[in-house]
Amino acid sequence: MDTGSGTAQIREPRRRRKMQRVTMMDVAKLAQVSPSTVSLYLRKPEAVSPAAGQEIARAIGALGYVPNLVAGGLAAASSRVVSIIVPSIRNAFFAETVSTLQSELAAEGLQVLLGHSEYGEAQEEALVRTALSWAPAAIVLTGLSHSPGTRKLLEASGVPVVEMWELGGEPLDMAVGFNHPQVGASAARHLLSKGRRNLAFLGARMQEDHRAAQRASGFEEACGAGGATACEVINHLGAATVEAGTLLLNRALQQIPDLDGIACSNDLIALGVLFECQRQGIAIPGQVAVIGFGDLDFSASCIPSLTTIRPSGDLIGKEVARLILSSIQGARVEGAQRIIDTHHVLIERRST
Amino acid sequence: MDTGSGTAQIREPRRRRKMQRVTMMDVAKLAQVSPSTVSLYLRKPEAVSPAAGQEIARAIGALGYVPNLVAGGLAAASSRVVSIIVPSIRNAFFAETVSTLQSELAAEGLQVLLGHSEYGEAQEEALVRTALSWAPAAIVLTGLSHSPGTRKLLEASGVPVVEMWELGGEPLDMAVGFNHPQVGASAARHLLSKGRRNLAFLGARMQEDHRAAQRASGFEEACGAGGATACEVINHLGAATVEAGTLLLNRALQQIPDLDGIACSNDLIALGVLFECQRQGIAIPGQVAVIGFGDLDFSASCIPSLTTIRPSGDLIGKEVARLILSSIQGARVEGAQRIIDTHHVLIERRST
DNA sequence: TGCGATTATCATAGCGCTACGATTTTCAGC
DNA sequence: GCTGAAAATCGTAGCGCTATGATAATCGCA
Repeated sequence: MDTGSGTAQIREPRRRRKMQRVTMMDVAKLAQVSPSTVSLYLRKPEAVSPAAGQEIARAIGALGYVPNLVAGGLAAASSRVVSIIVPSIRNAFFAETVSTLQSELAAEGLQVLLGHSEYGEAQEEALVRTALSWAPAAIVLTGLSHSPGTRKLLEASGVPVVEMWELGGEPLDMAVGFNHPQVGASAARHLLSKGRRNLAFLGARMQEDHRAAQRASGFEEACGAGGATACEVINHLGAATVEAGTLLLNRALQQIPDLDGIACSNDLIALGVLFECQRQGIAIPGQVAVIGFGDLDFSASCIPSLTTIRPSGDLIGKEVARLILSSIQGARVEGAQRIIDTHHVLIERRST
Repeated sequence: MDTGSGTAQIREPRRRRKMQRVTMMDVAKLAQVSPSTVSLYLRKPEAVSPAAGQEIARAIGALGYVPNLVAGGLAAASSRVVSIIVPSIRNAFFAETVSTLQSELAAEGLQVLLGHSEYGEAQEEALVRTALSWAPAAIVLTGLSHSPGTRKLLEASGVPVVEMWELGGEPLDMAVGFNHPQVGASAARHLLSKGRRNLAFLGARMQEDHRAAQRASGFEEACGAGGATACEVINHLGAATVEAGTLLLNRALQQIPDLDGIACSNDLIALGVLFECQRQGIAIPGQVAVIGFGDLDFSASCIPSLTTIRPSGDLIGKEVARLILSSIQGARVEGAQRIIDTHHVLIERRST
């Protein structure tokens, strides 16, 4: 009861809502040590005497203490969070990378903050802005193209940045990935080596998916250099799905009379092509050879099994994690070390 | 000047590393208002006079101020973070839910902290422990079964919890999903309605994937009730992949002589069955009817198109987001409102 | 036993922000 | 012009933890 009797106005100390029931202070009291020692024990157990350590461990267990990383992050001026921004987690490529990355980082006690840009630079900038608000230990972006605002924010922040899934330009800081035009070129050369001359590249959402567009242009260039008779790039405005593949095949058949080779920007599209060919009685690889990209789950098992290019999404995840960890604990990653090429692998199967 | 001449030892104020170049204080100074007003403006712009608001906005722009959510979270005793724990983001089901959830939450200024339990309760507990360290606004878990430690942690924390993708038990707090035994039963009844009597349920990783196991047992039960002649549940120890489907089909053919109906715990497995049947010249649905689960990307387009059960992963995401938002801003969600059934839909196509 | 060198522990000042309560300004209504 | 209520603004005490530098305890060796 705060009935201030009389004139003297005794100012009651301000009450603040407690967020944490058990604090480090409570642990320290129970373990009969100072809070500093508890903090030290939590961060470097070997720096605390075994006796004290045991006492602290016991106290933590007894109280059910859960450290408050928010407070820790504020005090230490850097949180144990890594922010990852991908175009879409629905895309199996990125799902694989994010999954691997998350596991690798979790093993080192780092959390993953996830965001989807939906292939939009403005969206990405907004996500980067919020991400920076968390003083993350590192930020992972997809691709090398970002809005000027994004670049400015990141440069000003001084946070380590890894750009993944694309190589070929100058990264903001570090980069892990591979060269997409080269992927397109590999696909074209493979088809040409099989004697195919009337080629098509079937892609989806290439107006937004910069990397798919790069694969297409690498394909076109290699077609020209390799003496293809026809080479069309056909784009589906919607997402890369099996259905998009069936639609794209039909457009390709219309546009290229003697179509005999198809490269797809995604194995899902290639699967759609396979199904549609089966429906129309087009022999694969007899009449048309098909090569995909992604080496997804079904690619080895479909009929015919799909020749494809594997981008190694999990390897990218591993390497990104490695760069992040070394740039957190160690010195800055410099020079050629900053850029890691995970390459691509062409896997030849029955469809070509 | 605080140069204490003579012996008096004036203690220099400790220097601390600055993490933030621009703070709210800097904005306040430039805008000629107090820090409180800036804070207020950032949280409720309408509570600040237009003049002051404009001045503050200008200052923020000029300085490139990025608020520090870590400090904010500490002061406000709750961070704008929602922690999501799924078994695996590689699984298309969860990828869809997480994607939708992330978008919905981002629109309200909430961040997503992601973790993978890999179907392990101990892993999940560790993730929950770290998640709680961030004083999240809410925690989203997959399924209803958790270790006692996880339950205790969550109950003690008082953080809103949503369990998703499973219904049928008592949730810790809130739940969004559907009943898996009913899914299995729907599949069985569908096959029985097509006159099939020698049935198999093909599942993967059911020793860990509790929900797939529930679908299997619902299937078995409905088989019994519906007068099936044979009904085998066959489990593949590895992940649910297309290849698992081919392996499982062969085991089913061995175990059930007159096999004429197959339900799969996942459309990827069903796709493998489709391919393997095609290889072996088994007519679908002529000889064997196949029903899947998931309604994945390819399910409508494959040959024959796949009858399947759609779990509505995006709807789950939307509903989870709704529950979280209302439990953050509003009162506690009570009673029947706490449990949302998103149901399942059987989509009949050519494979049955 | 004494003394410098380690090793273990401690006390305390913030990290940047928000909640709270207080204070100031504005503006009807008379 | 005065008054009271409403609106706008302000001052400041923490939130729980870590970094820092200082102090206390322990050890090796002459």
